[in-house]
Amino acid sequence: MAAKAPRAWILKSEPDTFGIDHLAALKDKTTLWDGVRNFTARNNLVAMEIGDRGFFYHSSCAVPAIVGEMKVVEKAIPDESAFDKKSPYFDAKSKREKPQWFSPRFKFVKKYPFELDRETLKAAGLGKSLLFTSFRLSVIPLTDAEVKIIEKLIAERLKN
DNA sequence: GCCAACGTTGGC
DNA sequence: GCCAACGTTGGC
Repeated sequence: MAAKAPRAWILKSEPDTFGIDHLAALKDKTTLWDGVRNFTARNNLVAMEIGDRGFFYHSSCAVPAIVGEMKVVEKAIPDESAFDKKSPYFDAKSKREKPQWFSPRFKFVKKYPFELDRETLKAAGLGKSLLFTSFRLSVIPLTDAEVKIIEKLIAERLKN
């Protein structure tokens, strides 16, 4: 059997706080995905492997949409912000000896010259995706079929 | 800004 | 270990 292909995820972030432009503007264009405080999302972050694709999704904004792509460049390490009393993400229950929260590192790949909004994603067949059925989940695994749908949308948009 | 959905906490 | 209360997310 061939090596397992990298998998793909959708990662939500608020563009006002940390959007894809923030990531692209960083010198090394990489970031630790920290501050996630939800167990399901955490488990997904921990499951990520180097090379996995991350679709960058802008949430809580005028047009929630997939706006670009990242890739995992480092597996999850303990989330330092949970140890920092001054951080809004501080969590007294996460100890250095026994961390609760983890962050993989992502690198910017590209920003699309278009946005794939919810209406577009749903119309293309992603209505059954966790993006819609578990709408509060901020780190969402994608099936191969779902990735194909997104890739097709991207190819179509690039042609026009 | 509203509020539904739903994950998490805490009392029992 | 149940479940009500609470807090947060995130679309609209």
